[in-house]
Amino acid sequence: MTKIDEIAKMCNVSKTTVSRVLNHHPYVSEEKRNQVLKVIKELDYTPSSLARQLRANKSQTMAISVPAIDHPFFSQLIKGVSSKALEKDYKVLIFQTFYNVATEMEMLDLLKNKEVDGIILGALENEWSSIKPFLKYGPILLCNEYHDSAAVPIIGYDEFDAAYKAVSHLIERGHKKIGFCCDTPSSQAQQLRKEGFIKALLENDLQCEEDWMFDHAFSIQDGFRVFTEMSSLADKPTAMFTGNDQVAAGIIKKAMVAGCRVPDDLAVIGYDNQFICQVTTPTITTIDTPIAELGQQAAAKLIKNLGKNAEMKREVVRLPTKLIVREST
Amino acid sequence: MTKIDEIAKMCNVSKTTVSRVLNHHPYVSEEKRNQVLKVIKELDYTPSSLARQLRANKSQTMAISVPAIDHPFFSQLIKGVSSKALEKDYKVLIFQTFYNVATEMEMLDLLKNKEVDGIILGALENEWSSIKPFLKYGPILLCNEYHDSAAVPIIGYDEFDAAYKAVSHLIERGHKKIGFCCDTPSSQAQQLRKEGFIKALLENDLQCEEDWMFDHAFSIQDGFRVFTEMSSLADKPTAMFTGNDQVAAGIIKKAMVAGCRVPDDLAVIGYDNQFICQVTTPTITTIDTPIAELGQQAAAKLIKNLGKNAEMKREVVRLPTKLIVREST
DNA sequence: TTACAGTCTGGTATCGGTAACATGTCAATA
DNA sequence: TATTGACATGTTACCGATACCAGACTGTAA
Repeated sequence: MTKIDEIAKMCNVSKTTVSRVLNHHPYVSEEKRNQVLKVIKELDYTPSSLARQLRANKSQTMAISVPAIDHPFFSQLIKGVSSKALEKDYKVLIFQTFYNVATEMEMLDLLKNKEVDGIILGALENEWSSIKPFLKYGPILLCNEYHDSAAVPIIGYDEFDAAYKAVSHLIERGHKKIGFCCDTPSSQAQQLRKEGFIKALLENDLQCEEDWMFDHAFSIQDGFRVFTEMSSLADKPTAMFTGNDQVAAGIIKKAMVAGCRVPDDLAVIGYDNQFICQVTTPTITTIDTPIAELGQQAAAKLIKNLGKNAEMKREVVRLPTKLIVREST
Repeated sequence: MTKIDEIAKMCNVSKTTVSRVLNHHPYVSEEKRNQVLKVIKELDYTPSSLARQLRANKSQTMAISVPAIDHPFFSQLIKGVSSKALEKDYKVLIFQTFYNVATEMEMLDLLKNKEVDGIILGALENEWSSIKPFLKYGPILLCNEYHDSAAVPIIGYDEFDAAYKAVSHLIERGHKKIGFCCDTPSSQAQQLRKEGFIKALLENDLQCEEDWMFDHAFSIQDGFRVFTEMSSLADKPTAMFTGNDQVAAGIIKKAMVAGCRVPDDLAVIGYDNQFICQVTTPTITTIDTPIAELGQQAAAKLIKNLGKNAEMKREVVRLPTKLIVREST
C-alpha cells in the first residue's frame, strides 16, 4: 500500500500538506495542491481509513442487528437501512444474533471500542439492563422492537392498532373463535400486538383461548407446524391472526391440502404485505407495513444523532399500517 | 474508553506486559497476570480493535457483495457465509451493489486499505479487468458467479447441468415449446444455464425461440410481468424454465388467475427450492440448490487463504443440484 | 519603519495498541 | 567459577493518518 509519506516524499512536501490536500483544507497553494493530486492519482493512493478511524475515534459505520437475515422482513428492513446509510456515506455492519444472547453482546462491544459509531437493534435478545451500560459509548436505537423503559428512540409500527384492526376485521367477517400466532413471546412488541388482539376480542365479548395461542411462528415451516397443532385440537379456531405472511402462507397451504376451505372453514390474516400474499391460493389478507420506510427512518435518525455526543432521548415513533383485504378472509 | 496505559499504570507494569496478558503470551508471572486480569475486569476494559487492526494490518473482517439483500437467494447465501465466518471468528461486512458499478468499486477499495481482509463476490457488476488489479491487495473469490478467465477460486452450482436436467424433464413431460427466463443476461453463470437449456433442446431437435427468452426476471413481480408478456405472443410456449422460484410463483399465479391451467396448459419449473415452492397451488417443481452450503464453502475457502499471502489460484467448484418434481410440471 | 493579520508550510505529538530488542534475574551446566 | 538459556519485564519504534503549534513569508495599516 502506498502511504501518505510516500506521496509527501515524491512531492517534496510534508505529509501534513498532503493531508491538507486530502481534507480540502484552505491554505495550500494551488501549485502544491495540483502536484499532490497528480501524484496521488499516479500512485493510485487511497488513505487508510483504519488509521483515520483510529485518529478520529469514529468509523463512519453503523451496525444493525437482526435475528437472522434470511427472513424477508429483516432483509427488507436492512435494505432500507442500507440505502439510507449509503446515501449519507455510512457503512453498515449487519449482525445476525441467531437468537443468541452472547452474539448480541459481541455486537455491543463493537460500539464500545468505536468499530461502529452507533447501533440499530432490530432484535433484542438480552435484558435491557445488560444493554443499557453501552449507551455511554454511542447511540443505540430500537427498531421494530419495543421496551417500555428504554431511554432511547424507538421506531416501529403501531402494533397495537394493527392487531386490533386485523382482529376486528375477522370479527366483522363473523368469526368468534380466533387464534393468535407470535414469534418470540417475550418481545414487548409482540405483547403490544397481543393487547390489540385482546382488546378487539373483549369489545365483542369474545374470549382469548389459551389453546389457540401459538409461539415461535416465523416461517412457512412454522405455519405448517401451527396448522398441524391446531388440527389436533378438539375445539378449533375458525380464524387466525398469524402476525406474519410466511406463517399465513404455510397455514393456508396445509389447510387447503387437508380439505379445509379458506376462508370458509378457516380465515387467515397475515402481516407485512409481502409479495407472497399475492401468489398463494387464496391470496392473503394482511397488514401492510412500510418496512423500507421503517429502515430508512431508523438510519436517518441514528445518523442525525451521531454527530452530537449528547445521549439520545426516549422518543416513540409508530408508523401507521393498513389493512389489505384479499381472499383469505 | 479505558485504554491499555491505564491498566498498566494501575498495575505498575508496562503496557507491554498488559498486552502480553491479553494475547496469552508466556513469560508473564502468574502474579502479574492475575493482577492485570483483575484490573481489566474491574475497569471493564476492551482493547481497541481499531488500533489492533492498524498495527496488524488486518481486520478479521471479510466482505460479501450481493446485488440486493432482500432476495431470498442472497439472504440465504449471506446467512451461510455469516455462520461460517462467525464460527471462525471473522466479521462479515455485507455490501449491496444495487446493481451499481461504482458501489462495487467502493467495496473493492475496502480491500485495498485493509478494512477487509478478503472479498466474496456474489455479484459481478464491473468488467473483470476492473476488478483484477485489486487481487494484489487480498484474496477475492467468486461465489455463484462465473468468469471464464478470472484467476480466482470460483464456487457455484453446476448451472449447465441444472438447466439441462430441468429442461430435459420438461421435454420428457411432452413439451416442445419451452421458454427461458434469466436475470442479468450478461452474467456468465446465466450463460451456462442457457447453454444447458440449449443442449437439452438440440438433443431433442427443438429450437430455441427468441420470443420465448425473458430477461431480468428475479422477483415475483417479474414473474407477473413475464406471464403478461408471454400471453401477448401469438405463438406461446407451453413450458417455462424460470431460473428462479419467485419468478415461477409469479408466473403460476397469473396463469391460474387467467384461466390457464398449470401444468396442463403451461408447465413451470423453478430454481433453488425455496419454501415458496411448497405453498403455491400447484406446488412448484424446481432445482434444489444447497445455498447455505455454498455460502459456507465460500467463506471457508476464503478464510483458509487469508493467512497465506500467496495469491489464490483459479479453481472451479460446482456443487451438485437435484431435480425436485412437484405439481407444476 | 514597525506591527499585525492573513497565508502557507513543516515538525512533532497523538490515536491505542503490538513487535523487536534490550536488560536483568536465576538456576542448571560445563 | 564462568557460561548458558529459560523466564520476566521494560524501552522504544511503529502502524498511517490528523491536529496543534510554531515559524516564515507577504501585504497593508499605523
